[in-house]
Amino acid sequence: MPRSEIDGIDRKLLVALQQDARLTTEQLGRRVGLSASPCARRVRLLEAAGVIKGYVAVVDQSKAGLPISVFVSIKLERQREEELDRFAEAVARWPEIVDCYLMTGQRDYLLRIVVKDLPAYETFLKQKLTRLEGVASIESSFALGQVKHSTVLPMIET
Amino acid sequence: MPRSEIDGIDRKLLVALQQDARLTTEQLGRRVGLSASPCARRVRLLEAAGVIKGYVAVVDQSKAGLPISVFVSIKLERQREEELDRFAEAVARWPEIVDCYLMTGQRDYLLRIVVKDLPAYETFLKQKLTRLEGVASIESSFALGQVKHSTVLPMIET
DNA sequence: CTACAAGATCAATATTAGCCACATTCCTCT
DNA sequence: AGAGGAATGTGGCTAATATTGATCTTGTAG
Repeated sequence: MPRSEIDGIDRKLLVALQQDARLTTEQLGRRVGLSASPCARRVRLLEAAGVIKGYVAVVDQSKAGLPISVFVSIKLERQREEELDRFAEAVARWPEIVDCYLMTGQRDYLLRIVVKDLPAYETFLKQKLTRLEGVASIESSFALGQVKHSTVLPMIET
Repeated sequence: MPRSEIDGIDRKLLVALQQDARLTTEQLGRRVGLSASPCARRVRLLEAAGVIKGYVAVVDQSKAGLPISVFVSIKLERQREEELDRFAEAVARWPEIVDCYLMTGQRDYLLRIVVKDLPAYETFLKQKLTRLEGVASIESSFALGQVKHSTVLPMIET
């Protein structure tokens, strides 16, 4: 039967491509111990299966003039369907919100906001976040620096 | 003199490449209103300046078998040089730590850990994090789901 | 032993990047 | 207004690479 789960070679492929998506199929093959053509086939299968969602450029936050990351945890007044949907819609719409997680515990959401400076954050807060209905509380924590920002998921072999 | 700062076209380029790095220079040019050759030149300049740090594949966390994100905030006993260095070294070494920020406020670091399930997180905690010297306290918050995970920085035109 | 899945190898084709040269446009400074 | 410089537009050429398809080999499970 045709293989369908992710094996060790696939994991190596994913690690390599998460580090550098510009490798040629030949270089890729060498890294994972395959020749170019089966290697290309596996990559295409991973793309088709949606394991690889796409290929993107990684931009330096500071050099792009956006050095500030702010973490914001948010509590909603109610967790009704309508509330959650409206919140999710706003999150998707606002580009300053780079990451958003639904959390366990006292706080409902954890966001990471990227801005060029603190005044920009203040504007974002005042004009967008605080105007959202259904938000009970907002708590901001500022990042002084990025110690690590990995593009590679921990694909441990088992 | 040769241009050196990022202008509106560069911003458009960066946005496009952060969405899809596989666009040909021609398609890219069409998006930003340039023909292929100056477009390619600008991209090369952005790469050389380090604004574009690289190109990577984006992998679906769940489909790759790593559905769990845990946020961990950490407080060190002291913030001496030596302590910070050791911590940074460990963070860089452990692939489960995907993101790490140095924070203001009561907590020193905020980490995002990616694992395949809760037992794996427990193992990570017991065998790695809690064994690090100089760590005063660890506080874990679990993510129930990813609402947004953007690869595009908010390049607002000004 | 057979069947099948996956890999290796090879060939043919087409797309694309990377260069380079040259003309043109746009902007700024004097 | 005029000069100079920076950046773009166009075209042409070459080399690298992806893509596809065919054929053969290998390892393995039934």
